[in-house]
Amino acid sequence: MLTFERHEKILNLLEKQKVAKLAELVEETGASESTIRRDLTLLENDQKLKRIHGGASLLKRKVEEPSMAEKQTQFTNEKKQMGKRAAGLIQDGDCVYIDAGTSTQAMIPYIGAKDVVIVTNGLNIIEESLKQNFRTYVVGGYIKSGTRAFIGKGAVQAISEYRFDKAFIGTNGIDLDFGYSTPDPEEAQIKNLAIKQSNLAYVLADSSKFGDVTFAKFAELEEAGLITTEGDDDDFVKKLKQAAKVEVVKTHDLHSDN
Amino acid sequence: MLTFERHEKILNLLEKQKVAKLAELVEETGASESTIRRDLTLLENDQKLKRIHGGASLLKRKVEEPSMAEKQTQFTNEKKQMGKRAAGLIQDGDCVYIDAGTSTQAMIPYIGAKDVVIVTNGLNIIEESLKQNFRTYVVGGYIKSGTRAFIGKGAVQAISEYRFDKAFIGTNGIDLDFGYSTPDPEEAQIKNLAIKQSNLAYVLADSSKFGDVTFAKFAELEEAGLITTEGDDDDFVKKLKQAAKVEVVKTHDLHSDN
DNA sequence: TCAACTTCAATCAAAATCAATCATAAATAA
DNA sequence: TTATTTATGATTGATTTTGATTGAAGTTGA
Repeated sequence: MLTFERHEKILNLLEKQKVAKLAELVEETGASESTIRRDLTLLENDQKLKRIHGGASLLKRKVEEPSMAEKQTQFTNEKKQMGKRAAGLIQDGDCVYIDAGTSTQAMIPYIGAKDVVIVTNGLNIIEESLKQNFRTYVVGGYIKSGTRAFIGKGAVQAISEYRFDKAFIGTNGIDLDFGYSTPDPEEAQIKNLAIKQSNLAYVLADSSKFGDVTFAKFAELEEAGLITTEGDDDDFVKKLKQAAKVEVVKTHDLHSDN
Repeated sequence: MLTFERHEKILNLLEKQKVAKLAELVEETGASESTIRRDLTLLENDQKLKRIHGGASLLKRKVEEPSMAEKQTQFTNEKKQMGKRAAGLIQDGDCVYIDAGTSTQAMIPYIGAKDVVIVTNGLNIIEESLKQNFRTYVVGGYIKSGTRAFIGKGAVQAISEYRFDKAFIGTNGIDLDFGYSTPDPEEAQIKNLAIKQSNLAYVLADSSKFGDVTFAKFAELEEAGLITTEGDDDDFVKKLKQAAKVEVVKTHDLHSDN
């Protein structure tokens, strides 16, 4: 059997039953234990599965990343509220990093501070920032077509040469145990680095992200302040505040007009 | 059996079963192993399939009509002609640098080569390149609000770490003595560096730039090929060709329909 | 903790597959 | 016709994949 076919088979089996023991895979494919082990190592490197002692497990890949076009529609009220709150944290002369994404994009029109320098890895952020005539720096790198974010070596290197007063980061998942996570490991690397390079860091997460775990963790809960809305899941927010040293910045005091 | 027939047969089999072992193909076609190997190499070069150890596999085809992007551009006829001519110089697998600007933007819809990697410092180029699903890298840096080009230290550093097969550069002035020039010294620096880092370099200049001298020179005439139109200033083009070792790529042989 | 057991990574030799070469046969040109 | 190019199949040695073996590392249960 061809290597390629065997890999397909392994992934299919995992698709069905979430975890598979090594013996099962040997049985299923007819290949030897050594071969399966090698396959698992390869597939793990390709982010196709996760190895566990005794076999392999499916990556908890949060379905598909919603495409930019879908997200772009228009900002929800929640996003606008978060945006206002986040923008209010920026002071005159601040140098801020703004992560790619719609949540972070929503904050830009509300930035009132003067002489703000904006650094970003998001194509959408650039547009918005230029509209507002901010001094705008962009990290380089490879453009991911889905989220239109700059990722890769170029981006990493660029960010590592900056220091920010504040960083505003988007997220796909926020979980009491697993912290902040996003589906793409390369994006996670960028987010993580931006937080490290920043004096203060804030994650913007609307209530739909509560309790979600996606593939790649980029920060522990206590590494960044959380800007969110109370929403229906106020209970989760309470737990968050108990569980960690998270500074939860709520938006209940803001009006939803704009 | 004819070579062509054999190739058809191979592709048909792959169409049906996604992967095929070498032995299967030998069986199916009656040709020798060597011949099939050669076929596979050829077909892979033609992007018709993907070779894998032990045989070949289908590659998922992504055919998108470039005509759409073509239609809704509002470029002048001259720019379109130059764009076609420039795009035709790009070959499969090339890594090309495309300068910020509308002249260079106009060439992107006409790029027909496969597996092209595009590196750019232009916001407008990014958009166009993503539409065409090219692998797109962007140099970082400060965004100049006027031309929407990335300039400054970040951009310089990023470019200096790349090597290009071909570079396509826009210009504001082209003069027999002063060479190619542009008003912004920082943009000039970028253009100059991109040319130096590239195996082949082409400047795109429509006839309105003939004889113009602007503030910052970025290259001598002979440092890059010139892609232009004959236009009204054909006389100038003749002088250009006499005066320097400029390779003038004209577009008079192209039709202006599309 | 210990010992019994399982799973693991590293290594090696055999098998399969590969690219490169060469000589022959067919097709094409002179 | 003869020369030249092209396609083919066989052969060779190199590379890749594979399965067995080994000792190390991890797991379990008392």
